[in-house]
Amino acid sequence: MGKPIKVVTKTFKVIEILNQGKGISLKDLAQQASLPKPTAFRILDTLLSLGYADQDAATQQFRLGSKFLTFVKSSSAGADIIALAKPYMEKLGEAYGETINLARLTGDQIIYVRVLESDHSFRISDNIGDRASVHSTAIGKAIAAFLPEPQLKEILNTTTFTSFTRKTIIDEASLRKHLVLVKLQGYSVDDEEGHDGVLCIGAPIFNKDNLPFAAMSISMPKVRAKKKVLDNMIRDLPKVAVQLSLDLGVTDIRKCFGKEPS
Amino acid sequence: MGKPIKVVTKTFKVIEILNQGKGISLKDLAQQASLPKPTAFRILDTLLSLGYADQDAATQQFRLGSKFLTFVKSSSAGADIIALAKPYMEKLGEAYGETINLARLTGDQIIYVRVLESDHSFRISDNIGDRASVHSTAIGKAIAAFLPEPQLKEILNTTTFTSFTRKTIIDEASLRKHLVLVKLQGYSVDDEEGHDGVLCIGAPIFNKDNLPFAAMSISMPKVRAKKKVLDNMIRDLPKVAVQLSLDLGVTDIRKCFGKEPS
DNA sequence: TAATGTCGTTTCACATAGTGATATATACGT
DNA sequence: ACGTATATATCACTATGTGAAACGACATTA
Repeated sequence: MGKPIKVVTKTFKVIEILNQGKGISLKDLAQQASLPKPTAFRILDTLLSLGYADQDAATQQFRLGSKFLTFVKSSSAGADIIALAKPYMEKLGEAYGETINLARLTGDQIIYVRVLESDHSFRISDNIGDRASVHSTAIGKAIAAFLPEPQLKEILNTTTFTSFTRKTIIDEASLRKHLVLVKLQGYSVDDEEGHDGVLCIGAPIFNKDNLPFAAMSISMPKVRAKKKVLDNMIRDLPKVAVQLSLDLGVTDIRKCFGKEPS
Repeated sequence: MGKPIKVVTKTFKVIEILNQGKGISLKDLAQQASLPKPTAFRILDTLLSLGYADQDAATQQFRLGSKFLTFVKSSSAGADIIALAKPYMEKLGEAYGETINLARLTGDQIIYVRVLESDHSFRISDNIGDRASVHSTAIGKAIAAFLPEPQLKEILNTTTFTSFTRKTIIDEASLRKHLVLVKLQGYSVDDEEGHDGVLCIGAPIFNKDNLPFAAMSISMPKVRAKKKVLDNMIRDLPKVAVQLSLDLGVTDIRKCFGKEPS
């Protein structure tokens, strides 16, 4: 790989900082990005002129431009999977009346790309674009369990095992042990590990290279998670995920669940 | 405004081309971007190294990286409005059982940022991230009607009045005439102008500068759009939109609907 | 109101960093 | 094996981005 273009790298650093919050001053931004003020300013100015950043008229603060919304679709198979998953998600939603989530792995994070909300007034619901960590979600664990070792290692190295509840898995060793179980089962369970009172089951979705890159999950208040219902979900959800993987171009699903992807 | 950084401008041109489709070869991309191949390559190479582009191992084609999903939230008040709108959308959804849309104006396009689907099996539904044009949607017309003349002009200049149905407004003069009516009413109606058999009503949402930047709409099959129901919607929807504008920091709502924003 | 501080923004001489015609590598088809 | 399509690599040239310093606008204080 050749040398990356420096300005572009800097530009994305700026964009990532803009993405952290609602607004930031030039001074703070330059500082966080470790860039001289004029350099940061020129980058912002360019983004402004392209519509990828906005400047608040009153406070003069800078923020990401709404033009970034343009990229929601088509982000690398994003469009595909969302469209293909829709009917399955609706079927699951109708069958169980709980919230169905679809999320992708991006770097070391889980990003929700589609959420079908339950119509219960007492329900669990994340929003599209929300981010979550791998170690505390059914989705994350479903994906992680089937990742090739090098990539898993990379993710776990950058993961901070934040504790959200008393049941959150907070060290790598326990997580790895847990992932072995997930791999055996073919689905993952998050039993109040992300939020108290919330139970979630997840199943991995594979791309045509037999690699897990997304997952689907059903989340519900634990009080509604009766054994019988759960058993049915554990039967249906992985089935749906497999079907979706096949739709996405997986030819031999056994390779996905096997020990090592070819 | 100073001179924009050229590489950055080129980079976003490349990104926008990548965003158009599922995958593209270096050759085609360089051609579409009017860039020499090595230049295009270096830009792609940089995006690759940053994770903002992917290259298909088999076909060698390039596409946008999923890392762009990271920017879905926090795109300029995007997060705010979505969170604030949620309860209102749910209330409308419960009240009428039809699909409720929330969309923003970005450039000359409408981008859906949240969709709450009706539970009718016969329903209208766009997806989050979908784009639509101003002239053919209730959302677009609701926003356009309250835009200051210079911005409206700019949008209409770049608009191609694509005809979707026999009722689509296909020239600027008719649209402007129509917008006067919308401004008077305070809400917009799309009567089979985007899709045959689909009726939609929309109301504008203003930001703290009293400018319309988003809108909410209710869409339904025309067969279900009975006069009585419509009358209720036309009463409720603008009320909700006004409330949302106030939540977003508008202090004097009359200024928004007045002749010229101060 | 003058003095001081703190921003965002502009300037400009300098050299680094990006350019792109050309060359090479690699894959595939015949 | 040859031709032809790619995607990559090279490298001399100079256009382009750099950042210290200066500027202007506004706010805060004396």
